[in-house]
Amino acid sequence: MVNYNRRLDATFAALADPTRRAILMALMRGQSTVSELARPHRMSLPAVMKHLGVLQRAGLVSQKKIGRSRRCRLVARPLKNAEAWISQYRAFWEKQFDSLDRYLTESDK
Amino acid sequence: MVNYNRRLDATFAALADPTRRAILMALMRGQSTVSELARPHRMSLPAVMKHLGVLQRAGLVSQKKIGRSRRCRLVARPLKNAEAWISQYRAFWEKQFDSLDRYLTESDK
DNA sequence: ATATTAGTAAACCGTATGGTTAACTATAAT
DNA sequence: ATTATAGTTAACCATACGGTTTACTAATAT
Repeated sequence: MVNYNRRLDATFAALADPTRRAILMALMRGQSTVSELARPHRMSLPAVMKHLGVLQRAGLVSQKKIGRSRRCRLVARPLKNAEAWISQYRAFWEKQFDSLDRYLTESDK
Repeated sequence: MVNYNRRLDATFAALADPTRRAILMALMRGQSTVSELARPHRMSLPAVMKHLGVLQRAGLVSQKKIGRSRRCRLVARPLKNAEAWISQYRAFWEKQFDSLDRYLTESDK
């Protein structure tokens, strides 16, 4: 019954952390190295590296070692898939924003 | 720097589990009770209840007790917010699907 | 009144998550 | 050759997650 989609699991799990979302935001403004990505965060470098590992395993970040530093870039494809999954519900949330349904929702309380 | 958004955390975390996504799918087809939702899943009722608790705390499901059973319904608003967050990257993934960028991505390997 | 059904609560378990510090490797700069 | 920089690895810790079983309450049906 459950339609296993590990990739979607990994994508949503990766997005569930504010540090990781901030890293993706930073990467949207261009490629970065690990320490550039770490700088704004009040946590150790290894902690940031773990977040990068999660993002990489989710396929949201690709890395290439260049000399002693490491260039990270955003890979947006999994985001497209996540958005496609959520969009299945668009008709639903649009419906739920009309006043009749707001009334029905209130009746839950 | 990190823009804390606990609601988004909770939404994405809730979506990161296949059982919970299946429950939302079931609820898209209409309201259900706890045991109706549990039936297709090969796990105990308390396990399903925990998933429902996660969905409820994320604001994705509302419940109303009716007699001895409990009616669950989908609340789509958090999905709209999640989709809005992801959509920030749409320009990015559309850009990344043209062939030049596919070439650049390959150069990561 | 009793038995069944629907749901809840509590205790427990193994594993994952999100962080730390300390020690290390590899490259670059002086 | 030495030092500094960029990143990595390992060990550890507390808490959360996803499941279990067992025992319970509350409502309904007979």
